[in-house]
Amino acid sequence: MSTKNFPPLNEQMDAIRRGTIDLINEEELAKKISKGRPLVAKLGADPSSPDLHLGHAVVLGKLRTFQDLGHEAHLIVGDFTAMIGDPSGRSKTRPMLTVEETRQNGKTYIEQVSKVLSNDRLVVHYNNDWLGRLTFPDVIKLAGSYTVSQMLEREDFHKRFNEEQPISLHEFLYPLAQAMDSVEIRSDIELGGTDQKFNLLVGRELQRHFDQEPQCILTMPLLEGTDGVRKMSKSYGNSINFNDSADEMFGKTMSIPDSAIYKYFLLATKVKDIAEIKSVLESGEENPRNIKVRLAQEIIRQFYDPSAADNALQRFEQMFVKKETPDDIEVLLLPIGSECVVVDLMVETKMAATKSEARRLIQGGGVSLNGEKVSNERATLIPTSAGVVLKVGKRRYLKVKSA
RNA sequence: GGGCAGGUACUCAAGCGGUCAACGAGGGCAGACUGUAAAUCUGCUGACGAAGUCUACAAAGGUUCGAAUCCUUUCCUGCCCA
Repeated sequence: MSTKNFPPLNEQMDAIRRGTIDLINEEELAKKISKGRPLVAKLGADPSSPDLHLGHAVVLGKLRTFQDLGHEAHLIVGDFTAMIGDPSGRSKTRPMLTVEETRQNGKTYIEQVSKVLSNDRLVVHYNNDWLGRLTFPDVIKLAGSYTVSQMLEREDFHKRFNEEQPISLHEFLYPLAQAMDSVEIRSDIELGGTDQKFNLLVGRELQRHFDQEPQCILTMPLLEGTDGVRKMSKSYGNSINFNDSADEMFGKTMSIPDSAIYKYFLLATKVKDIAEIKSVLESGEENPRNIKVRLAQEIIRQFYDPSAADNALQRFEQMFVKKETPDDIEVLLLPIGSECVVVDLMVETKMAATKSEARRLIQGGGVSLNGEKVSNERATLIPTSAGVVLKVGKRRYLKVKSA
């Protein structure tokens, strides 16, 4: 077992180092690798938001690298810690979840993770298994291993403290709980986003505290969301999700600002010629749109088969460049001779949340019937056998046919 | 336990007795433009309606012709003192 063949040390180090922000520290890691046994590479999964997105793919991809090098990927589903809610980078206390909710989320999490990780050398843990067993005296002892000012070293806590924002006591426990995970699985290296640096370092401390060899830590840059500014997050509504359709992935990728293109290539794809892409972008000799098209396709290829990427491009061209009506619109059948008010129809079919919103859309010129702008809020629609195409905004279509 | 400062729409943040469905910014949506669902510019952003009406400014009461604005109590947050 331990005689397993690993790639040469420097090759491993290069692969591990690529794209990282912090790697603490390299000598320690080299030493661990040199022992010739598979490393325990740890990644914590936060099941409080069950939908994975491209931001997660950055660090998951790195974990995959460890698998490919012959090491073990240990995924810790934080079903216990999700009850606390990681305060990292937050300016507010997060809502706490119940165990049931987090278990459920954990399941869907694993399904999605398998799109990036290999099933070989993958170990999945649920940290409620050990953290849930701690007694109150255990917790007090644990809390005693760290001080308030150590906690306040962390930037986000520090900031909230200075800005007189609330910090709940349990939030201090989060880094310690995560650190306990490292102790429990005897982690050799823990991966995370840069926002996790503090938590990862606490793991190191705590392992020392328990007389274990401290883990190395590796952080990856955070990927900005499609707005190009805030970090990608479901709750900001700027994420490209694992479960998005190829078309959605395409469209969302096209909506990132041009300035974010390079970073997306670097972190969200595995393309080799990133240096070239960078120089092309900087020279401005190519319309950024075209580079973005390639990016979108590269991203889609990681989740769907290659033809999906081409199809998505085609549909995008049709819909937005040529402004044609797509051919596969949802059809709504209504009885012959029925006449319905457009505003009501929009609400019923969820094309608008409320009647007021529907009216606003009409006033703003965002609604059309068979290509003709609707100008009257009280416009009605009579379904025909050929179908009337109702368009709301740029990409919401509905065909209304008489039954 | 005492003192002080706060709680306003998705977020931040004005308003401090009528002209407030509530300035401004961000976000979101839409329109124009464009070889981009980039950038830029413009409009909209409580609900229902024809005008207009109703529900909203932590919660509950109260003062007033009239309250987000004043008073009382309650809940929540921060700071200082103990």
